[in-house]
Amino acid sequence: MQISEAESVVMEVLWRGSPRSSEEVIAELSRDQDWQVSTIKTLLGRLVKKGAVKAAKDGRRFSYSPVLTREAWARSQSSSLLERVFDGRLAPLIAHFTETHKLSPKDIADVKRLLEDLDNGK
Amino acid sequence: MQISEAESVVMEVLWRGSPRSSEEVIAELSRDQDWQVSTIKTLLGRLVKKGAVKAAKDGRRFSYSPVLTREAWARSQSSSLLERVFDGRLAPLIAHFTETHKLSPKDIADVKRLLEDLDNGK
DNA sequence: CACATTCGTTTACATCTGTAGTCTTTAGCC
DNA sequence: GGCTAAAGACTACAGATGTAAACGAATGTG
Repeated sequence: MQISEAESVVMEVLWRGSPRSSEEVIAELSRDQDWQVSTIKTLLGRLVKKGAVKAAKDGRRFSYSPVLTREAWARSQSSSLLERVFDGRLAPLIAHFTETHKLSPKDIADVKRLLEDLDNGK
Repeated sequence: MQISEAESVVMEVLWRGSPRSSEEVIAELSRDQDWQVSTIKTLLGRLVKKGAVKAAKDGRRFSYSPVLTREAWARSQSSSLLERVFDGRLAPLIAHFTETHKLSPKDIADVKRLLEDLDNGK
């Protein structure tokens, strides 16, 4: 499943809550995106055609729900970065992030705990 | 600086070592990519036009070198993932990676050490 | 010097993406 | 029952991308 940047913005709305009518999706997106109604309709249509969203007939209108889960999408996006940029090696990737982005003490503690858990039989 | 997937493959060659003649780039890429010579020429040309690569005249031929560094590129790719997928929050990103991808004991140790260093005066 | 080779430039073309207008159908309103 | 508004479908169009052939200029070669 291959969705574009703009399409993922529409997905975010559906991931936040579904099913949604196109009206609701449009209302929510019009607030922060500077998109015309037809743009959003096109995006929704493309997502349905791609199979990332399903449109269930609800009366005469449609009710849209994500088929692609946010988790699956996050996984594929992450794996893509890992493969393309870090040659599939996790440690360098994490090192890169810890070096170039600020981690709060709490972040550090959180991640440490994660690692502890992984260490002890997970 | 905005480079495409295929373009980044060409960049990898230059990042591995530069300057390189187009001949060398083509030789190296023809081995693992199933690309025609003209495809690689096009990609090189586009990279030069974009300013990601500079072409220095070397006799009558050109000698290509990266302008965009691999580090800068890795940084922008990483930040993009962080923003788009993890809403800019690092801990969830790292948690995601440690959960969905296997970390060897050595990886875990490495990352732990990284975090220790960050903890103590960095 | 004519000619083939080579390198870089131009042109090509289909698909995807961002962005949006137009058309059609249908349901609800007078 | 005819008319309008809205939803979804269809059409549009430029720029990016993947992929590559054609072309032109310079060059080494016989």
